Amino acid sequence: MNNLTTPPKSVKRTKYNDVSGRLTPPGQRIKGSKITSTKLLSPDLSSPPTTASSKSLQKPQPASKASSMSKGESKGTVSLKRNKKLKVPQEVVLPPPEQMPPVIDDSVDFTKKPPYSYATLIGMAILRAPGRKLTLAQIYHWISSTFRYYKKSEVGWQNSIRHNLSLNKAFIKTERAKDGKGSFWQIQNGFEYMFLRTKDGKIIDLEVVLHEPYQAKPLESITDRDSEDSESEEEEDEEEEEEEVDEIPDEEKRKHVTPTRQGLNRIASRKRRRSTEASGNNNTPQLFTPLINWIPNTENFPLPSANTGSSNIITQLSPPFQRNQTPNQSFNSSFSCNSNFDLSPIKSSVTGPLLEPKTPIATIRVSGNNNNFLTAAKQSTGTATPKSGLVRTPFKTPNSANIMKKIWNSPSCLEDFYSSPSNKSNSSKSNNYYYGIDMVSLLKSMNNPDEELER
DNA sequence: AGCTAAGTCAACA
DNA sequence: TGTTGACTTAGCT
Ligand SMILES: [Mg+2]
Repeated sequence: MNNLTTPPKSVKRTKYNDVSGRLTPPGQRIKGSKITSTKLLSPDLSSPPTTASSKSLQKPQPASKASSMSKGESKGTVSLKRNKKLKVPQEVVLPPPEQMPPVIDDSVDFTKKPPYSYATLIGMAILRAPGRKLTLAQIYHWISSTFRYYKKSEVGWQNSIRHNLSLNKAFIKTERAKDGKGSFWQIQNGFEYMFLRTKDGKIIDLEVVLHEPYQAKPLESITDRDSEDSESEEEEDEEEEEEEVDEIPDEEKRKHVTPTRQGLNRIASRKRRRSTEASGNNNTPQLFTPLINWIPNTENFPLPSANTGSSNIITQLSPPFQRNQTPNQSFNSSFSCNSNFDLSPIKSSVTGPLLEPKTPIATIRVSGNNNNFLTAAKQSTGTATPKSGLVRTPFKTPNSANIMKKIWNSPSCLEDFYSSPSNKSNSSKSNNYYYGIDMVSLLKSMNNPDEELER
């Protein structure tokens, strides 16, 4: 009789048996995630219609429960099959919400949908919220204020968000919000990891991310292995399948996380070589990484409230801003690279007082034959006009106990426009502009967070 | 060809 | 604001 009374729903449930709602963005697959598990998540999680039952959701139940559930149809087989797909809670150590890695809307084209699934968007928002809980309206707000693509005025994606909150068992309603309007949404304990994603949809290892001083991308490209660059290695770096980068043991990687001038210069050389090969002529200039003079400045760069011990990185995301739109700004060099070394302290010694790039830029010496500087030295000065559009840029501070505190900027959003300011007597150009960004006003606005950044 | 994650539209409470 | 279903799409095996 159980067979007969098994509601159609219980059959359909099999298609919702994945608690995660699979957060992989379209077109992306998770590969090599270490977090996959073959354990069963109780089918109790699968779609109880009431809040009460979803509250009972806790840890995965033994598989035996599952078979009782699917008793009607194909018994053991079904539950086994489910076993394979279900994701299981993982204990992850999360930093406090405000120290989560920043989520950056760095797409050039903001009519293009960001590469995150709705579930991931919701999860990212909640993980960064005080108390790790948000109301629906707050979720809308986070998403629309983080990604230019999502407009408050459009209802389609908001419908999808609601749909997702309901459907995805990792999102649970908790207490009623004060403001009357709905409840807080939280992430079911143990499922936070599902929402720690890179843009590629890969699950992030927070341990690594939070300790990546520069969030510099080309880890593999700038290790010292590179120095013996044979020509054969040519094709396997950068945008290739990174299936092969593996060989560097984790320890090793960590060690090389901080880009060295050498490493970066090697990248520059490679780019030059390629450019030369591509263009046929060999007048491509050699570029060098910048050496920046650092001076203390606590006025423009107050330290975030000292936050003990661990060597996490505090990240502030700048408000959305536009690059200086002055057409035809002069530049001394043009160098596009995936790494974020521009304003980073390149120097190998990282100790010192609170440091920052000598405000701003005026003293960055550019040009000349001195290899210590980003000298597009041999390259003629040119002009360029920054692209329009809002961007944000992260400002990161190592939260370490020692005095190596610095603030630097990793302007990954600037990859489409790299130019250094001319230090020529081109008086019409302001020194404040670095890579098309008015650093002074940007930083000021960060320190005066009074202005609302709605959209 | 079937399966699954994910997105869209929409009824309805 | 929240739940649910029908339907679609894309990638994988
Ligand atoms: Mg839910």
